[in-house]
Amino acid sequence: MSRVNFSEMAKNLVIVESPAKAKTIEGYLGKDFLVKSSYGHVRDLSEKGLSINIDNDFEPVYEVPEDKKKVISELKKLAKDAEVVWLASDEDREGEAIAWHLYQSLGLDEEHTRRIVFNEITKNAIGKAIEKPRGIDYNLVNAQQARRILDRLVGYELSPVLWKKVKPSLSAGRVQSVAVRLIVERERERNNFKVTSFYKVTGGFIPVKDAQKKSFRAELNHRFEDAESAEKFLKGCVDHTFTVNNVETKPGSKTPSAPFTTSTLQQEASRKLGYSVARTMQVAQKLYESGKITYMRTDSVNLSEFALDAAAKTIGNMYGDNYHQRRQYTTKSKGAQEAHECIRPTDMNVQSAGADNSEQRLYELIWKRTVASQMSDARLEKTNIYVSSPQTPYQFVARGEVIKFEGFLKVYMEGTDEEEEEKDEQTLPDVRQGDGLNYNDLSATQRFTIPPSRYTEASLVKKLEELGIGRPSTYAPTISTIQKRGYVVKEEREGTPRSYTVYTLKSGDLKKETKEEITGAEKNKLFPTDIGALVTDFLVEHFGRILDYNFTASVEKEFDEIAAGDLKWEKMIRRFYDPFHENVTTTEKESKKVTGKRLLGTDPQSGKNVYVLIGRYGPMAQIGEIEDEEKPKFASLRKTQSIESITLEEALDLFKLPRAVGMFEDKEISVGIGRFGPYIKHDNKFVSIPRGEDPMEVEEARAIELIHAKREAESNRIIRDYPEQGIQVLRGRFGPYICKDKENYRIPKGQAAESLTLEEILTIIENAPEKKPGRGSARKAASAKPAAKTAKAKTRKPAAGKTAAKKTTAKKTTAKKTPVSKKK
DNA sequence: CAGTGAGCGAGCTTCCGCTTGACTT
Repeated sequence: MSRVNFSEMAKNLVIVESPAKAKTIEGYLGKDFLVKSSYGHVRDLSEKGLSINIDNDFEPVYEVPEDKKKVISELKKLAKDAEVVWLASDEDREGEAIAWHLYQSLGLDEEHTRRIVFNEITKNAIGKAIEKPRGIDYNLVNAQQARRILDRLVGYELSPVLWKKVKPSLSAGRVQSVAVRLIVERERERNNFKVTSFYKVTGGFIPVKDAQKKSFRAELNHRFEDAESAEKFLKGCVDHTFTVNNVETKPGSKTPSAPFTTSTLQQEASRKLGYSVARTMQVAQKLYESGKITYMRTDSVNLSEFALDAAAKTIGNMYGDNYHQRRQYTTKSKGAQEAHECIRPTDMNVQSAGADNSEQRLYELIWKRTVASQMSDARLEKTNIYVSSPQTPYQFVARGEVIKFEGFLKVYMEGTDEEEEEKDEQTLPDVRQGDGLNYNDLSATQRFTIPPSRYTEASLVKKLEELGIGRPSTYAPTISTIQKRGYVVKEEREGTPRSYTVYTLKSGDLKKETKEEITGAEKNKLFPTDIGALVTDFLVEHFGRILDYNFTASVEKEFDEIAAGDLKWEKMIRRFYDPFHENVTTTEKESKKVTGKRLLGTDPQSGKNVYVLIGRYGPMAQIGEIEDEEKPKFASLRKTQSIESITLEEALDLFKLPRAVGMFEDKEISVGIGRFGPYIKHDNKFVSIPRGEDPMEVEEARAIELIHAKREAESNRIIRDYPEQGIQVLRGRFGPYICKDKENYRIPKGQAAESLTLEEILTIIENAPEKKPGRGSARKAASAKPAAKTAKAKTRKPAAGKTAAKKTTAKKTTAKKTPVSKKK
């Protein structure tokens, strides 16, 4: 790639990864430059099959995916007309590979191609980059190919093992399987955690000299293991003489957190705004597209010179120069590739931006975090008062904190994941060593040890980042994948009441109280499913290396060696693949199908064994043996139960449903639990039992009540009824619609459902767009007859809008149907 | 809103990382 004479240049094509970036850069470069986007990767391994030629040094089979064909053909056209094509994708491994794939699939040549990089989008930086073009770094490209091929080998060889040994359609991969493992192991840690209780003693003290002064609270520096010793201690305190033993004052300071990366933004938005990681990314994308913030998928905490200067100005203007402190942060997370800046406002002066409330809230968070990161430390004064009495070896300690200078705290304070212990923000009285104190009250409260918390989406991302697993662009999709596969569920759980004891000593009286609190309530936490646990155990047993938390880190090291030119990628992959593949083969041959079957005990009624296991339709309980002459009885587990922790009693309870509860209109009423929760069955019709009602408690009268309510709702649902034609106009979740022979039809906009005539209805049905086949059948057709695919694409074109809409509908329906039995 | 094993048959499922739309039933 030779230098080019600028004055002779007719036209330049610059290709970056993102269209929003392209727009900005075009503004900086002037009219001789056309800036376009590749929309990320333009070529990938073919989705069908492994697409890696194992015997030919792992030669990859690349293709341009369907949705990128248009991008490529357009870029190709523009490249043809351009004198020079500037490949300006990101400076990291993936970016280099994008440049190379572009070079290949656009059919570029060295003479007319330049590779440039810049990690700051300013006129200056881009100008400099253009002056210093380089060639494609093939070592870096090879490191990416190794990464890509390894992931494909792992994913596409491991997943089929799961299809055979556990369940079809499951998946495994370097990232997702470890994410699931983290959640499974955390749940087990919690299950094995022994909650113990202890007594925490606190006292309210009043200085003797100055009884007007408010009391302050101090905590004893000793916790009692049992009620007896706590009680004994308090009793003893009745005639203690308390004095101030020591007053300690020391200065302290707090430092602001680094500006946002993808991972920290996801965590803070989750803690402070309650956004899921997917929502955070969607909202951030909007802010990025409208030019309000820098790129939102980054692992860098770096701020550009421009941003540092802008922050200095803003802080000076708003709070005064003494609030400003220039800080340059360095990234410490494993595997960071530093292709971008941190996530920050593009204009520091803009305090509020965004098209709607959720954008505004996220923007404000980003603004505050960025500005605070360039502000001075907060200065504090920490005071401890130690209270003692000659009658006890223990001391009470009161802690107070006074802010002497707010610094960055004026703007922003990072949230925490820990359940907040109520922090008493008290101002301590001015006391001296030796001052006498009276106690107002002393109390010993029973507290409990807390097991490690379950992961939220955001705290899982944090953990993955710490382990160097996954990238900013994949955190959100990974979390969605492991939920889609049914390995993990995000759920709320109701807490359970727990009683605790409080002893209080006041005016010489010792009182014992039993109080109640709710414990174990969870919101938006990740729980492993039985399948998740089963698959994890299976993979850990047979493929421990890949499930190891350090696997990614160790292969990353080798990718770095490849990037440095010290290791051949084919050699690295060969070294990994041969033993791995051998392992796959023997596992397929030797291991048995896994069901997680567990013997719980015996059924007292029949004396038969009670098992739990994973069946075709998920976790279930079984009484008796398959081989028995009398077939075993089966019952599905409830959503909140797991084969790992269910007890014999709970399992036996499952067989109490469905139960007969009485008669109504000469037909039997029964109560059961189905796919959609508890129901009442009567005359082959089903009525849901409202949330919170126990199906074991529903009796005949209540059941009849619910049946009436359902009938009432039913009759309101029907707007029109033409039984002869089998046509009904119904009120549904999404508004009125027409139903004929179990097929639903939309009512066109502008027609009122109430006033439709039968004729009008029949026209609507006739003109309804033909239903597109679902995803599964479409693929089948395409693979059987390759011609069918192109034909379909052709017919779709004229009516692009409508047919496209219909297609998604069909897709969704199939997706929902998948878990249901095919027999139906 | 059932069923729940295992066997037969064919074809299907699946990875990670880069990017944005095109869908709102």
